[in-house]
Amino acid sequence: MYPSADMDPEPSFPMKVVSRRTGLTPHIIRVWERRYRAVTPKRTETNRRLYSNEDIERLKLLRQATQAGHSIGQVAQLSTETLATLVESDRRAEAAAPAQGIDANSDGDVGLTAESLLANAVEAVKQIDCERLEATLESAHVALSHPDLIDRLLAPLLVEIGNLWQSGMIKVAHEHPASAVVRTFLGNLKAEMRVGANAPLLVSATPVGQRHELGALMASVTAAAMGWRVIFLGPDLPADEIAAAASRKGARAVGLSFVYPPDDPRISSQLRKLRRALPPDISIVAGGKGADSYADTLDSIGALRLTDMPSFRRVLEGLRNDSRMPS
Amino acid sequence: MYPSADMDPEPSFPMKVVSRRTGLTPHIIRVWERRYRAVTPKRTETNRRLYSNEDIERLKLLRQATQAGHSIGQVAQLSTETLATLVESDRRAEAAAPAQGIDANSDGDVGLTAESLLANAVEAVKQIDCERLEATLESAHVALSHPDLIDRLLAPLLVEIGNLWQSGMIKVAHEHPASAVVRTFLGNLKAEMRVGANAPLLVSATPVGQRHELGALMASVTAAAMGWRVIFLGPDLPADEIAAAASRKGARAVGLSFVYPPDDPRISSQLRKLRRALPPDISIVAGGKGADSYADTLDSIGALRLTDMPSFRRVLEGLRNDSRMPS
DNA sequence: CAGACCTTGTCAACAACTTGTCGAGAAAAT
DNA sequence: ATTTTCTCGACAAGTTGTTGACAAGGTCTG
Repeated sequence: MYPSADMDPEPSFPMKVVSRRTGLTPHIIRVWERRYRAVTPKRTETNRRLYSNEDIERLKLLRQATQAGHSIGQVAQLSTETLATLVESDRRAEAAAPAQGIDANSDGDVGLTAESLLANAVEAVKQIDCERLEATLESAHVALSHPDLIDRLLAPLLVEIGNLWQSGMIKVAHEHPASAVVRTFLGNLKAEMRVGANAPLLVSATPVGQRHELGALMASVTAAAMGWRVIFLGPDLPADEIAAAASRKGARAVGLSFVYPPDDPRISSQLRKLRRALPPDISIVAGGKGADSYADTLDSIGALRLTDMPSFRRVLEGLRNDSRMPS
Repeated sequence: MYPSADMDPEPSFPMKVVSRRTGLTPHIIRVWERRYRAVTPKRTETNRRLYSNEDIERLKLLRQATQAGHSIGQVAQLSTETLATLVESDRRAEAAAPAQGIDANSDGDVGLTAESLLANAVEAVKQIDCERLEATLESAHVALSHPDLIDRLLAPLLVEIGNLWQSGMIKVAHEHPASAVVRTFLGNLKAEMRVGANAPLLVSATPVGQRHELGALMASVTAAAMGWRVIFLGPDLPADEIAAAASRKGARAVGLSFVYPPDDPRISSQLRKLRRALPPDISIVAGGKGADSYADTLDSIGALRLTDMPSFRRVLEGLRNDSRMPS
């Protein structure tokens, strides 16, 4: 679907960016190229490597495949498409033992836009039809790219559920099972990408009073997809515990999600306490629909405040190499 | 583009992965191959074994068969289909004759008894080591039978976490991520078993104030394993919503889980309201550590009160066929 | 019943292969 | 001037393979 070679100069990236985006060290990337021809990037006139988006995607897949236990030598030569299905089927096999061979749709992007999937999911929520919701998410998982899955299906779905609930269209009995399904789905998504022990660590949680955990979980998944190690502490956590976990585990950043309520008086002091208790080289990142309500305090403690997932991704990229410990 | 040797994404796995997925040591796997040709994996040019998904499935079956008491020499040569039916019938026989002299905890698997797995899991919780906890649960999933997995690992684990928390040995920052992992794991377990649309339906939830959902989820999984359809409504739900969901969906029973707090004054009226709002042919089943505290009310509304998982299974068995309340 | 088999899981030893990591020196970029 | 990137070579740790042996338990035979 690309307007091949028109005004669009196929973007290409230098090693540093590729390393960040894939979560692989430059060394690994070169070695994989040298030994297995995992990718064959273009070069500048001066012999620098220039990677395309496809190369990066491929490297990400290779990373996931190796994390899943395949030896790099075995998978390095597979086509990108094959790799994708391999990683996908791995995930399935890992999560649940049986149910193989079906696979079914090898194509059929038709009717599987983010919008239609979203509509379908919302309908399933209204019906309390968990299986349908599961099935919808599952097909979305294969049909949509990872960022799209988060940004254009899951996040809007949760927002929509919130709206429906506030307007009284659905009750808690609709919302809870839906959350349960989304919860499991996100948990799998997160487990799907294992990363090396040397990756930077994000500790993700929700402050006291904030009982909606799904936003923080989505952030966790996003970070994991970008090659971060993530510890998801869960919802409704006091500042000192977040701080303790983060420093003990050597986190590079703490992620906080705010949804509801937007006016909890405890948050302000909690945030200040968190900043005090945390080593200064650990950044605090805040997001979620309710984050704006606490903007003043967040700014005053120097937290990074984000309004959408793309900017969250950018921030993660930036944080990745900052404050690297000289080991 | 890339040398896609095969359009067929037939995945193949090295020894390490096979060992992890089957729960067998590499030694065993090789010996079974050498002595009985249990499987004949492909090889790389350098003579490494490469196992297909079918091989892995077969090895799993072999392991289950040997654990059920068959000698490996007897079953190693059977076709995979035969093996599957064999294992299946074994399982059925075992389920029909529960708690017999077999006992002596299913031996085998050094280091993979329910006890050692439990210890391992508890340690992982203390360390906030989510990946270790995941790995432990995963190996438990292959090593333990389904009831054992629930009754002897997950349930004790949650109880133990509760105890540790009450005694101050661990904080919420330990407990929450652990719950998240268990939560995802249970969600998968539940999704693993789909049953026909004609199966009896259990609506499972937690009453107002009861925010621990994991007990209810375990019950859901157990019911699903016994062939029930299950709608897991989630925690902290008002009676009228539970009733609405249950009657609308045509449930045969409503499952309630009580953990904490044990003295919520709202529960009593909630329960009575639930019983009133529910058609009389829908049974109410209550369980969990905190259920005893509400014994009076529960008994007064004719709810079945359970203290352990085995009796829950028996009750489910009884409810499956007759929807009439005997009491 | 004892002793001679099987059966089966486990180990050790050693070689070969795989794979991540490092460093040195040079060229290019900032 | 400093940082980034490149190539090439080398190393170490971990995995896997084969062979052969051994112990514990069950089975068969005299």
